[in-house]
Amino acid sequence: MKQRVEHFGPMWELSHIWATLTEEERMLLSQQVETVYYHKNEIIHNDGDESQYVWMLLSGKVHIFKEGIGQRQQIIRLLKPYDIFGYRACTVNEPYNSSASAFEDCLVYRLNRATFNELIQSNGSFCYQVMLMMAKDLAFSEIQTVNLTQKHIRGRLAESILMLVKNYGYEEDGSTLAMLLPREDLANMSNMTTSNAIRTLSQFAQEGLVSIDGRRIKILDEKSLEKISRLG
Amino acid sequence: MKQRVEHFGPMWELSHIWATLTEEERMLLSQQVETVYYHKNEIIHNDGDESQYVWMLLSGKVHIFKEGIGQRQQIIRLLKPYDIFGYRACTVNEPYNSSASAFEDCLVYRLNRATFNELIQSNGSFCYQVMLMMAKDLAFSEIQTVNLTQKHIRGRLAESILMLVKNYGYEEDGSTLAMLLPREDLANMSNMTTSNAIRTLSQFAQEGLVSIDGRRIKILDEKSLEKISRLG
DNA sequence: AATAAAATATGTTTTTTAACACATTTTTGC
DNA sequence: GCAAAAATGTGTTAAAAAACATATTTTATT
Repeated sequence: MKQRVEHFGPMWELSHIWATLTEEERMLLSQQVETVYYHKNEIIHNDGDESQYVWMLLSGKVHIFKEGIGQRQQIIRLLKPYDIFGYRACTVNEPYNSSASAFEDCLVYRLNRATFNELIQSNGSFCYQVMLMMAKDLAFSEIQTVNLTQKHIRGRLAESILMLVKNYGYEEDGSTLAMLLPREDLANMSNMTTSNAIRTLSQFAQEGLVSIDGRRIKILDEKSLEKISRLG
Repeated sequence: MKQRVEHFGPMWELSHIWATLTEEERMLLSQQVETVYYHKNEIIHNDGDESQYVWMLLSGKVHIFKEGIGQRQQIIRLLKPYDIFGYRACTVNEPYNSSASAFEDCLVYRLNRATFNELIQSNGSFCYQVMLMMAKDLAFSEIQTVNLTQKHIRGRLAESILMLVKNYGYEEDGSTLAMLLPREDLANMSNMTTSNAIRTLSQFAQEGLVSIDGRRIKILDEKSLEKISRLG
């Protein structure tokens, strides 16, 4: 298959985080950034690996997950183009504390840790932007902890579906989720077994909240899903 | 009861975070910091409150928690003197996303949000320190999510006990936990009901892993507790 | 297009955890 | 120090979720 060559502008035009950099710093960035291609299902970094790069996703989808007990994995974050990842470990020069894998074929910009840290430490405004991004991630993580521990299966699944809507939006029809996720991944987002994700999604379909056609999920009653998500 | 008056030095001598401030900024800090006393069980801030202050704990103990479904609460973080809290919400000028309550009578320094943000934005090194602190909290939160969702009851309780040891250490005897926590709080840390915390702790005592005398917990076999925590 | 492999659907059983009940002990507030 | 309130201990029942089993459908590979 012929690979589509897409052109992407410089990093600082793609995410406001980098907009704080000076002309000189942008020069350095341009020199250091590499464009890398990852195939579907390829691991980008592993939990425990020495942190070497900060990535910005250009095209495709990536998910960040942690391996838990007995190869059960928890999906921590879902990424879409122009999201930045791997940056937390780089700021503290620690190993990554989660894994990232390409859910689809992906194109990314990657920047080595040394340059990233140089920018953070030399440019206060850039450091501030990185800190704000981290503050968002931290709030999300704490909310997620409570959601995943206290809501019941139906609430957790509804929550995940709504999160997918928020993150990836709909197809042109305005109701089909623009993300075709295997049930196993839905389970790994929602802290449940695959068979419970399958069963519960089928129930949602029977109740007319969604309609399913393989991995294609059409949201029919968002209000009710929100209610289920809210009430546990 | 007469209240013990303790003397505490300036903030920048008590946590390295503030050590990056210039002489001038320290002056500002001195002018703006207030010393506040909270009684046992007093709420310091509530989830959803407009963020007004950043706090540094001077004496006593504080816990940070989130209210979940049906008044079940999840303890997110336990604080000891010189820990800083409430800072995440202040950096993003958002409401607090968790609550803080004084577990014992507490003395704190508190700094208004405006001054805190002024310092962050004017001093890159200070911003960097705050970012590093946030990176630690984020790593902890993500690990915690997986621990609380995937480990079984015994694993979660063992984990919490070890966390208490790490945070508060032992009494002079070198084995009694220097934190007398009601079973309910142990449950709220470990994502379980109070009766399961009581029951499971009793089991640990029967197995000789700990000995219990009311709220006084003596750790007898840390190695085994670690094993239980690790294996789920 | 055919075949193998993987994913989905659905029913059943087992395990885990919460919920409830109640006696006993400890702590708290006057 | 005393009474009331709260916390602890223990047994029992109910609910939730995982584990297991197996058929069917979909997807991937040749």
